[in-house]
Amino acid sequence: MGLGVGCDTIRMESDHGDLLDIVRAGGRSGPSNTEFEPVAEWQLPPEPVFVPTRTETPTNSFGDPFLNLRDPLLNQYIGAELFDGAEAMVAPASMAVASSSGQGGDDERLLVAPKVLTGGEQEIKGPCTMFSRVLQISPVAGNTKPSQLPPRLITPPPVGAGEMMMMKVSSGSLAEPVDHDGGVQISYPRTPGIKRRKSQAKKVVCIPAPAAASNRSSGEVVPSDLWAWRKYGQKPIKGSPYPRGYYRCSSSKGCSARKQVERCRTDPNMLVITYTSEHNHPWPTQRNALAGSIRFHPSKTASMSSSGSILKSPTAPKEETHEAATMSIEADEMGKTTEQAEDTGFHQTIHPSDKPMIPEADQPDDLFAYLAELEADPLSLILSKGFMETKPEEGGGDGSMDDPFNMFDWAGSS
DNA sequence: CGCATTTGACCAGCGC
DNA sequence: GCGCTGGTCAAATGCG
Repeated sequence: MGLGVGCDTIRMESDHGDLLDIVRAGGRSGPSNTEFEPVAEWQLPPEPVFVPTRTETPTNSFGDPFLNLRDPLLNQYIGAELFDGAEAMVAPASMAVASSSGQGGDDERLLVAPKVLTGGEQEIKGPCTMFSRVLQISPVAGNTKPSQLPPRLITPPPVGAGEMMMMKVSSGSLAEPVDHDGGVQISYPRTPGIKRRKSQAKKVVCIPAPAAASNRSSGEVVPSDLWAWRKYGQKPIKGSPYPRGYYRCSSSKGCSARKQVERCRTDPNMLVITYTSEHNHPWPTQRNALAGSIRFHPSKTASMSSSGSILKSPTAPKEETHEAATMSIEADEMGKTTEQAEDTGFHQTIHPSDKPMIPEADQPDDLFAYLAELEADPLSLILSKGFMETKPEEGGGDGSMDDPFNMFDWAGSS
Protein backbone atom coordinates (compact mmCIF):
# COMPACT_ATOMS: atom_id res chain seq x y z
CA MET A 1 0.00 0.00 0.00
CA GLY A 2 1.50 3.23 -0.99
CA LEU A 3 0.88 6.73 -0.02
CA GLY A 4 -2.62 7.65 -0.61
CA VAL A 5 -3.86 10.99 -1.58
CA GLY A 6 -7.24 10.99 -0.06
CA CYS A 7 -7.20 11.92 3.54
CA ASP A 8 -9.60 11.80 6.36
CA THR A 9 -9.31 13.95 9.34
CA ILE A 10 -10.08 12.72 12.75
CA ARG A 11 -10.50 15.27 15.39
CA MET A 12 -9.80 13.92 18.78
CA GLU A 13 -9.69 15.50 22.11
CA SER A 14 -7.21 14.23 24.57
CA ASP A 15 -7.76 14.04 28.26
CA HIS A 16 -6.17 17.42 28.48
CA GLY A 17 -8.61 18.99 26.19
CA ASP A 18 -6.13 19.10 23.38
CA LEU A 19 -7.36 18.79 19.92
CA LEU A 20 -5.59 16.40 17.70
CA ASP A 21 -6.24 16.36 14.08
CA ILE A 22 -5.40 13.08 12.60
CA VAL A 23 -5.17 12.88 8.92
CA ARG A 24 -5.26 9.42 7.63
CA ALA A 25 -4.42 8.21 4.26
CA GLY A 26 -4.25 4.87 2.69
CA GLY A 27 -7.83 3.87 2.86
CA ARG A 28 -8.17 3.19 6.48
CA SER A 29 -11.15 4.59 8.16
CA GLY A 30 -10.95 6.12 11.52
CA PRO A 31 -13.02 5.56 14.59
CA SER A 32 -16.65 5.99 13.98
CA ASN A 33 -17.25 8.13 16.97
CA THR A 34 -15.07 10.93 15.84
CA GLU A 35 -15.87 14.03 13.99
CA PHE A 36 -14.46 14.13 10.52
CA GLU A 37 -13.32 17.44 9.33
CA PRO A 38 -11.03 18.30 6.48
CA VAL A 39 -7.95 20.30 7.17
CA ALA A 40 -7.41 22.72 4.40
CA GLU A 41 -3.79 23.53 4.99
CA TRP A 42 -2.70 19.96 4.64
CA GLN A 43 -1.60 19.48 1.14
CA LEU A 44 -0.32 16.60 -0.76
CA PRO A 45 2.06 17.72 -3.44
CA PRO A 46 1.87 16.06 -6.79
CA GLU A 47 5.42 14.90 -6.49
CA PRO A 48 8.09 14.65 -3.88
CA VAL A 49 9.38 17.89 -2.54
CA PHE A 50 13.01 18.27 -1.85
CA VAL A 51 14.25 20.11 1.11
CA PRO A 52 17.13 22.53 0.88
CA THR A 53 20.68 21.44 1.25
CA ARG A 54 22.25 20.95 4.54
CA THR A 55 24.27 24.03 4.02
CA GLU A 56 21.07 25.94 4.15
CA THR A 57 20.30 24.47 7.49
CA PRO A 58 21.75 26.77 10.07
CA THR A 59 20.89 24.55 12.95
CA ASN A 60 22.05 21.19 14.11
CA SER A 61 25.44 21.79 12.69
CA PHE A 62 26.75 18.82 14.53
CA GLY A 63 24.43 16.34 13.11
CA ASP A 64 21.36 15.87 15.16
CA PRO A 65 20.76 12.15 15.43
CA PHE A 66 17.14 12.67 14.59
CA LEU A 67 17.78 14.22 11.30
CA ASN A 68 17.80 12.02 8.33
CA LEU A 69 17.33 8.71 9.92
CA ARG A 70 16.74 5.67 7.93
CA ASP A 71 14.71 2.69 8.61
CA PRO A 72 17.43 0.05 8.84
CA LEU A 73 15.36 -2.79 7.58
CA LEU A 74 13.37 -1.03 4.99
CA ASN A 75 16.43 0.97 4.17
CA GLN A 76 14.26 3.96 3.87
CA TYR A 77 14.35 7.27 5.49
CA ILE A 78 12.45 7.98 8.59
CA GLY A 79 14.21 11.19 9.31
CA ALA A 80 13.57 14.81 9.02
CA GLU A 81 15.25 17.91 7.91
CA LEU A 82 14.97 21.08 9.82
CA PHE A 83 15.52 24.40 8.24
CA ASP A 84 14.69 27.93 9.07
CA GLY A 85 12.18 26.91 11.61
CA ALA A 86 10.12 25.08 9.12
CA GLU A 87 9.29 21.49 9.28
CA ALA A 88 10.20 19.29 6.43
CA MET A 89 10.84 15.66 6.47
CA VAL A 90 11.76 12.76 4.36
CA ALA A 91 9.86 9.70 5.16
CA PRO A 92 9.79 6.13 4.01
CA ALA A 93 6.89 4.66 2.23
CA SER A 94 5.67 3.49 5.55
CA MET A 95 5.45 6.96 6.87
CA ALA A 96 4.06 10.25 5.95
CA VAL A 97 5.36 13.49 7.15
CA ALA A 98 3.99 16.87 6.60
CA SER A 99 4.33 20.42 7.62
CA SER A 100 1.61 22.91 7.74
CA SER A 101 1.35 26.61 7.42
CA GLY A 102 -0.29 26.60 10.76
CA GLN A 103 -3.56 28.34 10.89
CA GLY A 104 -3.19 28.45 14.58
CA GLY A 105 0.15 30.10 14.30
CA ASP A 106 2.63 28.86 16.79
CA ASP A 107 0.24 26.30 18.08
CA GLU A 108 0.29 24.32 14.94
CA ARG A 109 2.41 21.26 15.15
CA LEU A 110 2.76 18.24 13.09
CA LEU A 111 2.72 14.67 13.94
CA VAL A 112 3.71 11.72 11.93
CA ALA A 113 2.90 8.14 12.36
CA PRO A 114 3.96 5.28 10.21
CA LYS A 115 1.99 2.23 9.57
CA VAL A 116 3.98 -0.58 8.18
CA LEU A 117 2.20 -3.56 6.90
CA THR A 118 3.73 -6.75 5.80
CA GLY A 119 3.04 -7.21 2.19
CA GLY A 120 -0.66 -7.26 2.56
CA GLU A 121 -2.65 -6.09 5.44
CA GLN A 122 -1.07 -7.92 8.29
CA GLU A 123 0.57 -5.60 10.65
CA ILE A 124 4.01 -6.32 11.91
CA LYS A 125 4.04 -7.18 15.55
CA GLY A 126 6.58 -7.76 18.21
CA PRO A 127 10.10 -6.65 17.58
CA CYS A 128 9.00 -4.86 14.53
CA THR A 129 7.62 -2.12 16.66
CA MET A 130 10.72 -0.40 15.44
CA PHE A 131 8.76 0.47 12.42
CA SER A 132 6.56 2.51 14.59
CA ARG A 133 9.14 5.15 14.90
CA VAL A 134 8.19 8.66 14.20
CA LEU A 135 10.03 11.85 14.26
CA GLN A 136 8.94 15.38 14.40
CA ILE A 137 11.17 18.34 14.34
CA SER A 138 9.81 21.33 16.01
CA PRO A 139 10.49 24.86 14.93
CA VAL A 140 13.63 26.46 16.12
CA ALA A 141 13.30 29.33 18.43
CA GLY A 142 14.01 32.63 16.88
CA ASN A 143 13.40 31.46 13.42
CA THR A 144 10.53 31.97 11.16
CA LYS A 145 7.22 31.15 12.62
CA PRO A 146 5.58 28.14 11.13
CA SER A 147 2.59 30.23 10.33
CA GLN A 148 4.75 32.27 8.02
CA LEU A 149 5.97 29.33 6.13
CA PRO A 150 4.32 27.53 3.32
CA PRO A 151 3.19 24.02 3.82
CA ARG A 152 5.69 21.38 2.98
CA LEU A 153 5.09 17.81 2.56
CA ILE A 154 7.75 15.40 1.60
CA THR A 155 6.81 11.97 0.63
CA PRO A 156 8.83 9.23 -0.91
CA PRO A 157 7.49 7.26 -3.77
CA PRO A 158 4.91 4.68 -2.89
CA VAL A 159 7.31 1.83 -2.59
CA GLY A 160 6.72 -1.19 -0.48
CA ALA A 161 3.96 -2.00 1.87
CA GLY A 162 2.96 0.73 4.14
CA GLU A 163 0.29 2.98 5.24
CA MET A 164 0.57 6.49 6.30
CA MET A 165 -1.15 8.41 8.93
CA MET A 166 -0.62 12.02 9.64
CA MET A 167 -1.64 14.00 12.59
CA LYS A 168 -1.62 17.55 13.56
CA VAL A 169 -1.65 18.99 16.99
CA SER A 170 -3.48 22.18 17.51
CA SER A 171 -2.27 22.63 21.00
CA GLY A 172 -1.52 20.62 24.01
CA SER A 173 1.14 19.00 26.03
CA LEU A 174 3.53 16.28 25.22
CA ALA A 175 2.73 13.85 22.58
CA GLU A 176 0.28 11.27 23.51
CA PRO A 177 -0.36 8.52 21.08
CA VAL A 178 -3.86 8.48 19.91
CA ASP A 179 -3.54 5.59 17.60
CA HIS A 180 -2.68 2.49 19.49
CA ASP A 181 -2.51 -0.02 16.76
CA GLY A 182 1.00 0.46 15.71
CA GLY A 183 1.44 4.14 15.20
CA VAL A 184 3.74 6.37 17.10
CA GLN A 185 3.30 10.03 17.32
CA ILE A 186 5.45 12.95 18.04
CA SER A 187 4.40 16.35 19.01
CA TYR A 188 5.72 19.52 20.34
CA PRO A 189 5.14 20.34 23.95
CA ARG A 190 2.62 23.07 23.93
CA THR A 191 1.02 23.08 27.29
CA PRO A 192 0.26 26.73 27.87
CA GLY A 193 0.38 26.35 31.58
CA ILE A 194 3.79 24.77 31.59
CA LYS A 195 6.59 27.19 31.77
CA ARG A 196 9.08 27.12 29.00
CA ARG A 197 12.39 28.59 29.85
CA LYS A 198 13.13 31.04 27.13
CA SER A 199 12.21 29.74 23.75
CA GLN A 200 14.30 26.70 23.35
CA ALA A 201 14.06 24.46 20.40
CA LYS A 202 12.71 21.12 21.41
CA LYS A 203 12.24 17.90 19.67
CA VAL A 204 9.81 15.45 21.08
CA VAL A 205 10.13 11.85 20.13
CA CYS A 206 7.57 9.33 21.12
CA ILE A 207 8.77 5.78 20.85
CA PRO A 208 7.64 2.43 22.07
CA ALA A 209 9.14 1.77 25.43
CA PRO A 210 11.75 -0.92 25.20
CA ALA A 211 10.81 -4.20 26.76
CA ALA A 212 11.08 -4.12 30.49
CA ALA A 213 14.20 -6.18 30.35
CA SER A 214 16.03 -3.67 32.38
CA ASN A 215 16.21 -4.25 36.07
CA ARG A 216 16.73 -0.70 36.97
CA SER A 217 15.50 0.05 40.39
CA SER A 218 13.38 2.85 39.10
CA GLY A 219 11.80 0.54 36.62
CA GLU A 220 12.36 3.08 33.93
CA VAL A 221 13.69 1.82 30.68
CA VAL A 222 15.44 4.48 28.75
CA PRO A 223 16.49 3.72 25.23
CA SER A 224 19.93 4.87 24.44
CA ASP A 225 21.18 6.67 21.43
CA LEU A 226 24.57 7.58 20.16
CA TRP A 227 25.00 10.24 22.73
CA ALA A 228 26.03 9.59 26.26
CA TRP A 229 23.53 10.91 28.73
CA ARG A 230 23.86 11.45 32.40
CA LYS A 231 20.82 11.59 34.55
CA TYR A 232 20.75 14.60 36.78
CA GLY A 233 17.26 14.63 38.09
CA GLN A 234 13.90 13.06 38.28
CA LYS A 235 10.64 14.65 39.10
CA PRO A 236 7.12 13.46 39.48
CA ILE A 237 4.94 15.19 36.98
CA LYS A 238 1.56 16.44 37.91
CA GLY A 239 -1.16 14.50 36.24
CA SER A 240 1.13 11.67 35.36
CA PRO A 241 1.77 8.60 37.43
CA TYR A 242 5.18 8.36 35.88
CA PRO A 243 8.15 10.49 36.83
CA ARG A 244 10.15 12.43 34.32
CA GLY A 245 13.84 11.84 34.11
CA TYR A 246 16.23 14.62 33.25
CA TYR A 247 19.36 13.85 31.34
CA ARG A 248 22.22 15.94 30.08
CA CYS A 249 24.80 15.05 27.56
CA SER A 250 27.90 13.62 29.11
CA SER A 251 29.69 13.04 25.87
CA SER A 252 31.40 16.35 26.15
CA LYS A 253 31.94 18.80 28.93
CA GLY A 254 29.99 21.93 28.48
CA CYS A 255 27.50 20.41 26.15
CA SER A 256 24.13 21.94 26.82
CA ALA A 257 22.14 19.19 25.20
CA ARG A 258 19.48 17.78 27.42
CA LYS A 259 16.70 15.36 27.18
CA GLN A 260 13.74 14.45 29.26
CA VAL A 261 12.32 11.00 29.33
CA GLU A 262 8.92 10.16 30.58
CA ARG A 263 6.29 7.62 29.94
CA CYS A 264 3.23 8.58 28.09
CA ARG A 265 0.38 9.20 30.43
CA THR A 266 -2.15 7.44 28.34
CA ASP A 267 0.04 4.65 27.12
CA PRO A 268 2.72 3.44 29.51
CA ASN A 269 4.19 1.45 26.69
CA MET A 270 5.25 4.64 25.05
CA LEU A 271 8.18 6.78 25.98
CA VAL A 272 8.15 10.48 25.34
CA ILE A 273 11.61 11.85 24.93
CA THR A 274 12.09 15.57 24.73
CA TYR A 275 15.37 16.85 23.42
CA THR A 276 16.41 20.34 24.36
CA SER A 277 19.32 22.37 23.14
CA GLU A 278 21.91 21.04 20.84
CA HIS A 279 25.15 19.23 21.16
CA ASN A 280 28.09 21.53 20.79
CA HIS A 281 30.34 18.73 19.77
CA PRO A 282 30.44 16.04 17.13
CA TRP A 283 29.00 12.66 17.56
CA PRO A 284 30.60 10.71 20.33
CA THR A 285 32.70 7.74 19.56
CA GLN A 286 31.24 4.32 20.03
CA ARG A 287 33.25 3.89 23.13
CA ASN A 288 32.04 7.08 24.65
CA ALA A 289 28.49 6.41 23.82
CA LEU A 290 28.80 2.97 25.22
CA ALA A 291 30.30 4.22 28.41
CA GLY A 292 27.36 6.40 28.99
CA SER A 293 24.68 3.91 28.29
CA ILE A 294 25.84 0.50 29.30
CA ARG A 295 25.05 0.83 32.90
CA PHE A 296 21.86 -0.78 34.01
CA HIS A 297 21.49 -2.45 30.69
CA PRO A 298 22.39 -6.08 31.24
CA SER A 299 20.80 -7.03 27.98
CA LYS A 300 23.25 -4.86 26.15
CA THR A 301 26.11 -6.73 27.64
CA ALA A 302 24.85 -9.88 26.05
CA SER A 303 24.36 -8.02 22.87
CA MET A 304 27.87 -6.78 23.01
CA SER A 305 29.30 -10.19 23.44
CA SER A 306 27.74 -11.29 20.24
CA SER A 307 28.19 -8.26 18.13
CA GLY A 308 31.21 -6.66 19.68
CA SER A 309 29.47 -3.44 20.38
CA ILE A 310 25.95 -2.35 20.89
CA LEU A 311 26.62 0.30 18.36
CA LYS A 312 28.07 -1.96 15.82
CA SER A 313 25.74 -2.55 13.03
CA PRO A 314 25.10 -6.23 12.44
CA THR A 315 24.54 -5.38 8.86
CA ALA A 316 26.94 -3.89 6.45
CA PRO A 317 30.57 -3.43 7.29
CA LYS A 318 32.00 0.01 7.37
CA GLU A 319 33.18 -0.10 3.82
CA GLU A 320 29.72 -0.79 2.60
CA THR A 321 28.10 1.83 4.69
CA HIS A 322 30.61 4.36 3.63
CA GLU A 323 30.01 3.47 0.09
CA ALA A 324 26.35 3.94 0.64
CA ALA A 325 27.04 7.22 2.29
CA THR A 326 28.78 8.52 -0.73
CA MET A 327 26.39 7.26 -3.27
CA SER A 328 24.62 9.78 -5.32
CA ILE A 329 20.97 10.35 -5.38
CA GLU A 330 18.86 7.91 -7.14
CA ALA A 331 16.59 10.68 -8.07
CA ASP A 332 14.63 8.71 -10.55
CA GLU A 333 13.48 6.52 -7.75
CA MET A 334 11.93 9.54 -6.21
CA GLY A 335 10.26 10.61 -9.34
CA LYS A 336 12.72 13.36 -9.89
CA THR A 337 15.74 13.57 -12.05
CA THR A 338 19.13 14.07 -10.64
CA GLU A 339 19.25 17.44 -12.26
CA GLN A 340 16.06 18.39 -10.59
CA ALA A 341 17.39 17.21 -7.34
CA GLU A 342 20.50 19.23 -7.79
CA ASP A 343 18.48 22.21 -8.77
CA THR A 344 16.76 22.09 -5.48
CA GLY A 345 20.08 21.80 -3.79
CA PHE A 346 18.95 18.68 -2.14
CA HIS A 347 21.44 15.93 -2.09
CA GLN A 348 20.28 12.94 -0.32
CA THR A 349 20.02 9.32 -1.14
CA ILE A 350 16.91 7.32 -0.83
CA HIS A 351 16.98 3.75 -1.96
CA PRO A 352 13.47 2.48 -1.89
CA SER A 353 14.44 -0.56 -3.82
CA ASP A 354 17.66 -1.33 -2.07
CA LYS A 355 18.03 -4.68 -0.50
CA PRO A 356 17.88 -4.79 3.24
CA MET A 357 21.05 -3.84 4.96
CA ILE A 358 21.21 -7.19 6.64
CA PRO A 359 23.82 -9.27 4.87
CA GLU A 360 22.22 -12.27 3.35
CA ALA A 361 24.80 -14.74 4.53
CA ASP A 362 24.30 -13.72 8.10
CA GLN A 363 20.65 -13.14 8.05
CA PRO A 364 19.33 -16.08 10.07
CA ASP A 365 21.39 -15.59 13.17
CA ASP A 366 22.03 -11.95 12.81
CA LEU A 367 18.44 -11.24 12.11
CA PHE A 368 17.34 -12.76 15.36
CA ALA A 369 20.08 -11.04 17.22
CA TYR A 370 19.19 -7.88 15.48
CA LEU A 371 15.55 -8.15 16.31
CA ALA A 372 16.32 -9.00 19.89
CA GLU A 373 18.60 -6.08 20.12
CA LEU A 374 16.06 -3.99 18.44
CA GLU A 375 13.44 -4.87 20.93
CA ALA A 376 15.75 -4.18 23.81
CA ASP A 377 17.10 -0.98 22.47
CA PRO A 378 15.32 0.19 19.38
CA LEU A 379 16.48 3.74 19.35
CA SER A 380 20.08 2.82 19.66
CA LEU A 381 19.80 0.54 16.73
CA ILE A 382 18.03 3.08 14.67
CA LEU A 383 20.67 5.60 15.37
CA SER A 384 23.53 3.25 14.86
CA LYS A 385 22.23 1.74 11.68
CA GLY A 386 19.85 4.04 10.02
CA PHE A 387 22.21 6.81 9.29
CA MET A 388 21.56 9.33 6.71
CA GLU A 389 23.21 9.07 3.43
CA THR A 390 24.20 12.46 2.39
CA LYS A 391 26.52 13.23 -0.39
CA PRO A 392 28.32 16.48 0.11
CA GLU A 393 27.87 19.04 -2.54
CA GLU A 394 30.61 19.33 -5.04
CA GLY A 395 33.31 21.24 -3.31
CA GLY A 396 31.12 21.63 -0.31
CA GLY A 397 32.70 18.84 1.60
CA ASP A 398 34.93 15.91 1.11
CA GLY A 399 33.05 13.48 3.27
CA SER A 400 35.95 13.27 5.63
CA MET A 401 35.67 12.77 9.30
CA ASP A 402 35.65 16.50 9.66
CA ASP A 403 32.19 16.38 8.32
CA PRO A 404 30.00 16.00 11.34
CA PHE A 405 27.30 14.64 9.14
CA ASN A 406 29.34 11.81 7.88
CA MET A 407 28.05 9.24 10.25
CA PHE A 408 29.89 6.42 8.69
CA ASP A 409 33.25 7.94 9.01
CA TRP A 410 32.41 8.87 12.51
CA ALA A 411 31.43 5.37 13.34
CA GLY A 412 34.70 4.14 12.06
CA SER A 413 36.87 6.77 13.61
CA SER A 414 36.67 5.58 17.14
C1' DC B 1 38.55 5.14 42.62
C1' DG B 2 35.84 6.97 39.05
C1' DC B 3 31.56 7.61 37.31
C1' DA B 4 26.64 7.33 37.31
C1' DT B 5 22.26 7.46 39.75
C1' DT B 6 19.30 8.94 43.44
C1' DT B 7 16.90 12.36 45.83
C1' DG B 8 15.84 16.31 48.55
C1' DA B 9 16.50 21.21 48.22
C1' DC B 10 16.52 25.20 45.70
C1' DC B 11 15.49 28.23 41.79
C1' DA B 12 12.62 30.17 38.18
C1' DG B 13 8.49 30.88 35.30
C1' DC B 14 3.66 31.37 35.24
C1' DG B 15 -1.11 32.10 36.75
C1' DC B 16 -4.13 33.98 40.08
C1' DG C 1 3.06 38.66 46.22
C1' DC C 2 2.03 33.94 46.69
C1' DG C 3 1.53 29.31 45.43
C1' DC C 4 2.14 25.80 42.11
C1' DT C 5 4.94 23.34 39.10
C1' DG C 6 8.81 22.27 36.27
C1' DG C 7 13.81 22.35 35.94
C1' DT C 8 18.37 22.15 38.02
C1' DC C 9 21.82 21.52 41.59
C1' DA C 10 24.60 18.94 44.56
C1' DA C 11 25.51 15.80 48.32
C1' DA C 12 24.89 11.05 49.26
C1' DT C 13 25.03 6.60 47.63
C1' DG C 14 25.96 2.64 44.71
C1' DC C 15 28.20 -0.04 41.18
C1' DG C 16 31.97 -1.90 38.40
